[in-house]
Amino acid sequence: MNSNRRKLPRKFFIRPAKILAPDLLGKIFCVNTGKVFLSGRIAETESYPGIKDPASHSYKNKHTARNDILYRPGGLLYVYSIYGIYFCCNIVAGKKNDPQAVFIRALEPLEGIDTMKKNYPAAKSLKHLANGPCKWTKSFGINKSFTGEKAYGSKIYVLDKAAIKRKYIKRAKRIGVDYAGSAKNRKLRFYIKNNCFISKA
DNA sequence: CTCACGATTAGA
DNA sequence: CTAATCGTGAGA
Repeated sequence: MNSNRRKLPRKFFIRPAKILAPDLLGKIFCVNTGKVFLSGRIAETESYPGIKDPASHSYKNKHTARNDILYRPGGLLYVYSIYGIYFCCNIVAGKKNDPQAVFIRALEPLEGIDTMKKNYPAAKSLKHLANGPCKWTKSFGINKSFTGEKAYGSKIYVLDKAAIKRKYIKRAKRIGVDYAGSAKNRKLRFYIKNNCFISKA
């Protein structure tokens, strides 16, 4: 089997979010519902390292019905709704009871583009289908019911690809976490340099 | 029960 | 720049 066809195993996700986030760049995120197959190259991620990070939903070990999935071992999806109209999708990172996550902010659409356009008809062009956290979830049909779904299963999985070289990975501050005090300045956002499918600078 | 607000986006 | 729009969590 070609290594480029290899699904990342659960073990891949059982690592700290700040390591997993850059390692996910360039990998292929896939959704296979049986009816449709959608895929995209991960272009931009952020890490939410958990209990010590004011920007994380699990800051100070906050544990509620919504974020319960974060307390399970890595490799599961954590999808939550925001502003009443959008969905944000994370992959749980780290071990059990270490509530970390990697937020997927942008993808480069690869396969199933017709379906994506159907899911998100307002997108102005190809790159607008997936260049933002709540845009790509819309194109891919990801919603809250995907919470708890395995990211190494048959419906959702991530295909391995050669690691992106360090010099092609850009680090930056996370977006939309201005409420997080000094943690807002931590460079926990990662994206592929010169990639035009990332969300706004 | 009430109420304030968000890991965003589209549109003026 | 602001409105949209409701799940969520905190507090009474």
